[in-house]
Amino acid sequence: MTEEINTGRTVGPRATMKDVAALAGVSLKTVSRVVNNESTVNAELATRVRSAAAQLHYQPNISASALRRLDGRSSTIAVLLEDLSNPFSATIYRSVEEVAIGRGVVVIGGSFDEDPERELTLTAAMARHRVDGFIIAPASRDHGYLAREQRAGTPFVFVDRPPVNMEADCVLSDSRDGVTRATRHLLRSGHRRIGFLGDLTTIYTAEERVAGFRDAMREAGLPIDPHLVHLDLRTAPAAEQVVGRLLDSANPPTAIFAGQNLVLMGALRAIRSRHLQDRIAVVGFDDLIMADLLEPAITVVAQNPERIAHEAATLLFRRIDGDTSPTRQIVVTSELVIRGSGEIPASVRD
Amino acid sequence: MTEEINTGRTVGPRATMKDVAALAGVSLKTVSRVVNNESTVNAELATRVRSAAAQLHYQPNISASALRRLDGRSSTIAVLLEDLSNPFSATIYRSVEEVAIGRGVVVIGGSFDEDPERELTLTAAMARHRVDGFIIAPASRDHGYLAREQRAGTPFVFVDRPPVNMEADCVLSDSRDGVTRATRHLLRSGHRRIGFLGDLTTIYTAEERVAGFRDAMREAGLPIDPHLVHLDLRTAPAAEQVVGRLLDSANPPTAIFAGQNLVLMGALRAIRSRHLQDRIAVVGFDDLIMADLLEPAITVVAQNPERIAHEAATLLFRRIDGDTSPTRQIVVTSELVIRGSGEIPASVRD
DNA sequence: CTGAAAGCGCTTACAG
DNA sequence: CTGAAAGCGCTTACAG
Repeated sequence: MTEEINTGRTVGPRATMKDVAALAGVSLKTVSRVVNNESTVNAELATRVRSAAAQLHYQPNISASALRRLDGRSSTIAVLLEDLSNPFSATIYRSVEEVAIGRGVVVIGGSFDEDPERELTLTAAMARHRVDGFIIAPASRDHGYLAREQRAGTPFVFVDRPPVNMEADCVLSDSRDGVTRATRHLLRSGHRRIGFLGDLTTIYTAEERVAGFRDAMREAGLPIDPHLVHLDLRTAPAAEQVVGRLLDSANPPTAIFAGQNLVLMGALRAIRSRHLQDRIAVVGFDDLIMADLLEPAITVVAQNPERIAHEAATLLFRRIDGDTSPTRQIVVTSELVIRGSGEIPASVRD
Repeated sequence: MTEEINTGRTVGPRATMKDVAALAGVSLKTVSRVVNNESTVNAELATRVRSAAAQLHYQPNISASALRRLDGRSSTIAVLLEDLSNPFSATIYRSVEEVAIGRGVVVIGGSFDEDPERELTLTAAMARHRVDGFIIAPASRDHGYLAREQRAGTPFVFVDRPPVNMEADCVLSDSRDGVTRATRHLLRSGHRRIGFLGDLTTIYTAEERVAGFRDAMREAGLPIDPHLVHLDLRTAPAAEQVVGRLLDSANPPTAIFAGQNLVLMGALRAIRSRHLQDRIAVVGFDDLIMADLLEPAITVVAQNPERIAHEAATLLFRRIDGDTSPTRQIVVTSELVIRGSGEIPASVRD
């Protein structure tokens, strides 16, 4: 717009409502009315105000208005997830952003990294910022401490993990059922020795996933060899080592269920390095880019983070708008995406 | 903490400094001093204030304090990138979060989706929220309109793309040079017909990448067959179609450089479906998870988003702290990660 | 060291 | 329809 070169060092004033009022020759209150599209301001006055505002590049101060406003809305929500750099969290954040932007609301993000201390730090920071609501995938297993913030009028929607010691809306994946279905799928191909690799047992969804596995085995009347179940795996190298040992053992599994992305990567590396990729069936939890380009392509239980986020955001804004109906729990179904790795029959190895 | 079940519907009051003062039996100002660790408040008074604050679960209202504060700091920064659900943007966001959290600053994110209109909308929203600074990967190609906000005292750090018609700090990857090095690498393996696939030419980095390709070809004294250069590709299907045509043509390329992740995926699909994965060399731009698990594993030019983010955040907070030194441009080097797909020699096909 | 008054940028509650 | 005064929760600027 302007042709002049700006060094960024001249600190200019920021126009306030008062400045706009002075330039338009009206009262502060009239400017406020125009800015907020309130009542019917005289058309000519409104035009004068609008052109003064434009001329001064006036931007209302949202937090100043929130301060006095009865509803106290900051036009800000918090989206606090496990790790905004992982695809699942990032997709949820982005999908919430889409809903929020449509309402002129801005999204503050945060990552807990499975650390309950960090959860306390971040939720407190958000409270100091007076966010209008929370979408949260908690790291802690007791959320009673959030009830106070909730009682102060800030709604919470839990995603991926349900609230404990607190009543709040919640949007979950059917992880347990998803894993049960995937395990049945492996069983149908004749697998009896299935290795299960799970994430930290402190994580709700990790527990659900192993429970889903156990459900399917029990349902089939099959015993679970405890040597084949490995939990508390977080990293690819850890999983690679565990799977390596399993494959090298006297009685190896014929299939592997990897309860998480990084663990899946480790498992695949162990399998590849032993050239067993066409002999050991593999199913992963959570879809990943390029899964279809591997050989064999990877069969996964895919969650639907866009859908989870959309439901959560919709619920949250409904609460922000004053909905006081009983809390709801929404379950978003996951899908078994068949690509090849999960369809390798047990007999190939036997 | 509390054993009572909270229905989330009782709206309780939120304690203010005034409440804390009343409970502690001191003045508002004394509470303010204690909360802000100002001067030396009498130890006994300070203790009384702190316990009153704890008892009331007092959380200071950050925006109210910012309103009156001379520096007007909202303890909020904006991180506006291409798309927070893609790994590059998500990693930058997350790494900025790490620096910000250490300063008690909270991060508002936003995605432009290469839409200049959306850039205007989001930057204006951030201005209304009076963020303390911006980290921005702009979609537009003229940033003069931001100079006003900058002049009002809000620092900007550009990432991935340099400011135009505005002077501001900037952290870039050496995309052009990175692609030149990758192209030389292909040339060394005897490739002469290299297909280049680029993203939208409106994107600065897309331009840089094709320029880097041309640099290397020129340097080698080789002509560029215009049939082998395809720009404005954004999606995997589009790239798959283009690469399919190239491969099926009378004089196909012996190598492909894919200027972006999705385009790489499309290229790989076209190559796979023709069983040419061991005959056509492929190099991608931007690393991706699982790249090492493909066969052959994918050679890429890897950027360093963590480093970019860390430099940007450090610069930004320095500006927020009042640094008025000349603007800086930092270039973060990218790395050619050799994994196999880029080392297939031209002779295999010939 | 402590506190009463004024004011940040806005909206509310009330007059005219 | 328009505006002057008060007040949101806090910090500043100033007294004591």
